[in-house]
Amino acid sequence: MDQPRALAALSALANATRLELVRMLVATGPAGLAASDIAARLVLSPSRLSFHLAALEQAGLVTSRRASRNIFYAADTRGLGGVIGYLLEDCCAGHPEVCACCAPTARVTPAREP
Amino acid sequence: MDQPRALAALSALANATRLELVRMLVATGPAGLAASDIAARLVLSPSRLSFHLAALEQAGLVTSRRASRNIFYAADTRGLGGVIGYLLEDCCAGHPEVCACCAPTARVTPAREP
DNA sequence: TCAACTCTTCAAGAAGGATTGAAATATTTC
DNA sequence: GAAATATTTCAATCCTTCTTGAAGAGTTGA
Repeated sequence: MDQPRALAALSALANATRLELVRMLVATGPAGLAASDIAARLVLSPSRLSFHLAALEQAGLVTSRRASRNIFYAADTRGLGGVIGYLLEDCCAGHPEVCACCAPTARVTPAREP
Repeated sequence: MDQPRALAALSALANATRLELVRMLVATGPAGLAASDIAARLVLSPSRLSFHLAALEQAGLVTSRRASRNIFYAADTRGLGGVIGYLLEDCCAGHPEVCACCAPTARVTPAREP
């Protein structure tokens, strides 16, 4: 996770609709949800939902797959873990007490992608 | 950490200048840096630096204290830990593998403020 | 193939954030 | 008190993002 990607992910998360989308998809798990189900739950117009899902997918935070008529969206655990790792990497650099609240025994330098 | 605060923190972090500011201040530690030193290091105009530091302080990510003529800024470890905890809370809800990359042995539900 | 369903794309307008330079405020030193 | 230093505030401009509604494209079943 480099700075441009972290910035893209943070920008995508810095929106109430998309933050709710990510939370819903993470809670749902790898199976994901059909766009129509998401639209019904969050009361979003199709175009608005598509716009925000595309932003999240572009940022590497969700993945999509078509199944028949429906397109299912799921949280991208690699992207989510990456941006969290980038934040923890910054936070813990020389000052592990910063992130002690949420990761008391985490290693200081998080894993990087290959 | 509630949703509006997390959103404010993520919005503040979703900017290249502010992300660099936070990284610099976290690496510097509790002593912080004078605004003039930060401006010199990142080559920022005084008004631009002040604008971004105010945004970070408003979002609860940095703190400031005056010392003589200088105003020193330091990373707010509570705010940083809070937003990371909010992200991990969402990420780990029922799916601890999501944040395993950065906090392999962290507890699933992070601490909340009193 | 036609019709229904599902989702995306497009264009236009509205709203919020970033940068710049000048002016104002606060603090210390002479 | 006056000058110098350090930082903030303000207004104007530009740029990006968000929302909305209509139109387009892919998929399935009759």
